[in-house]
Amino acid sequence: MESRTARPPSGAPSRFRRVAATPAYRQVAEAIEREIIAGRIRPGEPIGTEAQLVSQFGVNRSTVREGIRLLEHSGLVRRDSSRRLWVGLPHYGRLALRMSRALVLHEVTFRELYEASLPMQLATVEAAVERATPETIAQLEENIARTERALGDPSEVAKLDAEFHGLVGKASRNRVLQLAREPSELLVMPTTEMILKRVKEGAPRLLHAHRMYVDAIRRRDKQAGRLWARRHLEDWRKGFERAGKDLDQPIDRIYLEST
Amino acid sequence: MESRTARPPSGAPSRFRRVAATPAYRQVAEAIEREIIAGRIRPGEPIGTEAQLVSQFGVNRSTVREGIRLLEHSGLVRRDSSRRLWVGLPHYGRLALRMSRALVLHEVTFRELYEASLPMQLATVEAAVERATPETIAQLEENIARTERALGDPSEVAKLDAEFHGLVGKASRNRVLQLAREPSELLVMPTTEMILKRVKEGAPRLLHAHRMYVDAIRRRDKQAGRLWARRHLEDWRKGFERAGKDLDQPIDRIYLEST
DNA sequence: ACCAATTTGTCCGTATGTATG
DNA sequence: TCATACATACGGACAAATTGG
Repeated sequence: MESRTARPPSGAPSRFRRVAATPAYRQVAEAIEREIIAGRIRPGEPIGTEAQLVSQFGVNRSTVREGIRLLEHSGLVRRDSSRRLWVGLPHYGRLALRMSRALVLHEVTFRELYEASLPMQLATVEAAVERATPETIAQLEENIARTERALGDPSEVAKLDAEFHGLVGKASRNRVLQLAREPSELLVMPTTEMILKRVKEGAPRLLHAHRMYVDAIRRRDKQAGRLWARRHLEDWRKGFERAGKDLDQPIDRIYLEST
Repeated sequence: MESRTARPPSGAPSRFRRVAATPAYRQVAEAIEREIIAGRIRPGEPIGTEAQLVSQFGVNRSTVREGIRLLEHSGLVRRDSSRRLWVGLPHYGRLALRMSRALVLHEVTFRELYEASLPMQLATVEAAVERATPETIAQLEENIARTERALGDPSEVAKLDAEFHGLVGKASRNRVLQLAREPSELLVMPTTEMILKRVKEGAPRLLHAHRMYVDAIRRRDKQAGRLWARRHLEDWRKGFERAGKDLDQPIDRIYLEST
């Protein structure tokens, strides 16, 4: 790589802005990224071995590796069992996790979380009512059955609640909506567990809301779907306040340590 | 780092599940990440030099560097002008860009984009109506003034449109909502430019909608805000179809090459 | 404004374990 | 089974940039 910065002679007036020297490892990453984004290399195709990249870019192995790591981290490049390099499809889950972490670090409040979740849940359930297939409805019912059996176990119910909303998201068949909703869901889930531990009637109410949810989806009743999505989330908020918490507090970062 | 995999002797019955060997560079990254997520190192604090990390983790410098790169990539660690390492706050913009790229690679359709954008726009404008300050209203008006002067220049109007919605997002004072909305916005923007180039009445209609938007915000009129947000986005959809495009097509990846 | 110490960016070479044919 | 290719990790090195006298 030819580019390094050149410092202007100390005495001379600074006539030029300093050249933005992109480090070699970043040039490597960006070059490969461009090929993928532009679609010239497609997901599932091989990138080549490290040695090949070394000779193509004319840099050292260490430099190539630093660049590759960036792409692996964002999911654009994957390694299979043999550690060979392939173009990958970044998976939502990882991105959503990172977003939720960013939200926690920025100390967003539970009120922001609640306010943003409501419209996204409503939109999701509407789409799910429109497009749910028998298979996903069956999965939802199976989730409800498991929730019934787990009613006494708050953390299990919270996990099943998250799974439930994931299934509704899948039923919505709208990936943009899913990706927008998922980070919030990741933050709501641990709070749900806390609420269920402190508010006894929480779990049965949650189960009932889920039942009505699925019923609305099965009957393709958008209004009922919206109604129960709203009630379900309102229950969450009420339970939150009943548990003695303040909506305007930042989300505790403790909730993310587990992941 | 002590952990490597150990292959069981070929003849022996496989009594144990294979150990998941986390590579050293990843262990380094995860260790530092945990400290930051848990809040034991706070944004703005120094991480230490590479040499220090080498001695603390007991690994080679190349290994440390590969690990650090991951954290730099996700924004958890920053380097200042002197390239020293600091804890950083991941900025939304980068995350949003990654998400929009992921959406394009997954070939989501314009219909998904439209359907997801609507409720988020509505929620955003509602919150903005509630909480906009005189300063952000002034910025919105200034944006409108610039849009008036740029009416003949589609790409400039599209840019100002994106800025406008960014300002509305800021006015909403809900960062969860903003982060959820931004990836979609990044995908809508280039499409807006395409539409404005092909549909002549697009720019004046856009400007008018913005005017009514701000008027609603100034009058704290939630209903009007929702109405014009809906019309504005519907204009986008109609313009899209008027331009001869199909809503059910995947988003062209061409739109992301520029970034 | 100069100098010395630190630190980063990059490179070279090597040893070892693993996967593939 | 064995040989080969390859990724992981290590140690050492040097030039350029930055820092702090």
